[in-house]
Amino acid sequence: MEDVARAAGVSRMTVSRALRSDSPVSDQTRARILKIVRKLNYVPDQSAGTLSTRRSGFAATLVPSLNNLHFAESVQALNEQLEQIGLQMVLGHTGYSAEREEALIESMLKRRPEVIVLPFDGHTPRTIKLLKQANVPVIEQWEVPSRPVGYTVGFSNWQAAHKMTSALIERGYKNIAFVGESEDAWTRGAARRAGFEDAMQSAGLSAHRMVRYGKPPISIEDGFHIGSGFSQHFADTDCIFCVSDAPAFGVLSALKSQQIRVPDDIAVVGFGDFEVSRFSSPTISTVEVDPRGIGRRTGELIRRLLVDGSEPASVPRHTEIEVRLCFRESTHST
Amino acid sequence: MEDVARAAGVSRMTVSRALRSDSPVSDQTRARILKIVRKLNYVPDQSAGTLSTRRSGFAATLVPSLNNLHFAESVQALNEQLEQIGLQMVLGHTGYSAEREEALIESMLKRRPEVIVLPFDGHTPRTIKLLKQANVPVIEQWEVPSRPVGYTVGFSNWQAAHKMTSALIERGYKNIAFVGESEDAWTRGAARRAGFEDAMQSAGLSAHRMVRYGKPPISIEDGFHIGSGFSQHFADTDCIFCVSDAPAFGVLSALKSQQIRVPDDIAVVGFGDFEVSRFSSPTISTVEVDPRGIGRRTGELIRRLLVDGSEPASVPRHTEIEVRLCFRESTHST
DNA sequence: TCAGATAATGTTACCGGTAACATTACTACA
DNA sequence: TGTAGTAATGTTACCGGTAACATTATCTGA
Repeated sequence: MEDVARAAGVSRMTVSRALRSDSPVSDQTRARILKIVRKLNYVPDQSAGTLSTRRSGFAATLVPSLNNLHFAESVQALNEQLEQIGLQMVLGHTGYSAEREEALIESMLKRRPEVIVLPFDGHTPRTIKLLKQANVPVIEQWEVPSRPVGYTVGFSNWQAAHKMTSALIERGYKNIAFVGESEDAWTRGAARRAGFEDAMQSAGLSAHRMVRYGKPPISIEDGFHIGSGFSQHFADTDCIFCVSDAPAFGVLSALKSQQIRVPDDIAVVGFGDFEVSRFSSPTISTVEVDPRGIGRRTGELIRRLLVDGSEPASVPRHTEIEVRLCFRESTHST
Repeated sequence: MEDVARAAGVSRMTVSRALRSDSPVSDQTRARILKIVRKLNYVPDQSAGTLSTRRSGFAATLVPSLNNLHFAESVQALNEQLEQIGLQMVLGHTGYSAEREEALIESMLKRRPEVIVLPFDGHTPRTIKLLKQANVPVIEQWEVPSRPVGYTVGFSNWQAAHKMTSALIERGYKNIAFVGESEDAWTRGAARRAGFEDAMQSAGLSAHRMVRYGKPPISIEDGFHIGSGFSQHFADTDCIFCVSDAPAFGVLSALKSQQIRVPDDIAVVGFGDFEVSRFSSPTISTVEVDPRGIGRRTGELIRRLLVDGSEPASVPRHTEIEVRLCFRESTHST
């Protein structure tokens, strides 16, 4: 910057101002400086700026995993918003582990992020402490925690699964099985499972048809495995409600290869509305969520908090993302 | 940090040393300092450190998009490696646009990344200039550019498509159609298309059966659309080679809904080995790539360059990622 | 017992920007 | 013509760490 200043015959400060659109510099001087900047290929050092302004320009973003298109899409939608605001995304993968989440947050806090975005799958006590001390907006996504740290953008997985289960019961299914993950403590998958169980119980039905297999995230392959052995487990099952579309697709494939007809012999239902569910045969009934919507709404929330400078109190603590039940060919029409 | 130093009765420098594992501090002093650090919830400010050490701890990472599981998985695999090295990932989406790529790189360079990882889909001249001036290792992924900027990790899409096309010809297919994207200039999709055309021509076959539809990234839906109108386009086609598995799955669904049998009436081939291709019915023949491998190998390369301090000359400029032809039910067995 | 080596800690300056305030140049108007 | 007000630019200090060198304490062996 010194070099640029010298070449332009001005002080460093004027160069600094010329590079920031909000500062008062004569058009003529600015043009001259920018020309020299380009000629010298000068690239300002943001960490110096950060140190001085105390604005890092970072958004710390955590996801459980990117091998699920839903998370990937919400990350992308968020990143598109962040870019417009002038924030950069530092990304970390928790791998569905609360301990990794804690470690990631700790290392990200050294970057002094201006906002922290993370999924809610349960946090360690220390994570919660760190988040509170960070003194920046915290946005929990996907699930609505019973006791949120800051803002939330998402929906109740319990409620969504409850709603789907009730709808299935209404359609005449009674012996509904649930396919979930084996180690799902605190995860959204567990919330869905609880929603299923509660809905069954309040309808006076038994929720004992419960298959739990595979660590989060449960895959198509896990679903295939489960589907292959299903008739042995619960021969009288009339509907299989899967914790996500991935295993639903796997279950479906396995059933088809056993000549079990869907939905005539048994119905299959997923959760999440992955793209394959619309194109498998039969197409899969599911709970439709909007991952890009979650990313986008999170971005809009950040804009209100950081750019528009809205009173924190005037910004809604919770942004509800609508989910829709989506009945397709893998269930009977009524 | 001042506070910690005062509380521990030492100088700031000693606190700094205590927090860095490589420095000589007596165990006793370090233990005392760390205890105080925890008590005061002191979190060091990395931008100050960066300014002083000239090491940002950043890896600038670009992807075309995350709505393709392949990129998402390679990003995740890379991130896992980076974490071990102690680097943090700043992520940007080019959206398959060379202009956006340029803008992203420009803004990321302000962070003084220690390495730049990006896909090769063609760069603007200015991007190339910026990358060279950055004076840090540049790693281009996925495609092998004819004139790489720095290191490369990937494979030749031209070659892979050429190989698959030749294999299809060998299996007796003659009237092979190619399904690609409409605006694919400089992209990997274009390289695959060229590989197809060249293989057809060297076998003395015509490559005129060419459908180009949808902007990158082409989707299942685009494939469905193409498949729905296919018989009108090229009625005598015996095999449809799709630029990726997504449209292949869509094409397959569309053909099935028209009672066109695969592979008896027509064969369908994809590229990429997405998970659905293994579970669709019929399963889809494809070119198998290893996205996690690309991420992992990139991470290993970075480790050699930045951590092990290998002579840049001793590190291979190119890391070849093997691709495999994978024949499944959507093509005849021979 | 003491020079010389080594380990532990302290001091000073600097990394590269920007905030805050000071100064100068220029304009408008009584 | 003088003065107030504003726009443009300069000066100084500081953000919070660490590099580099200086100093002090501790240990070793002749």
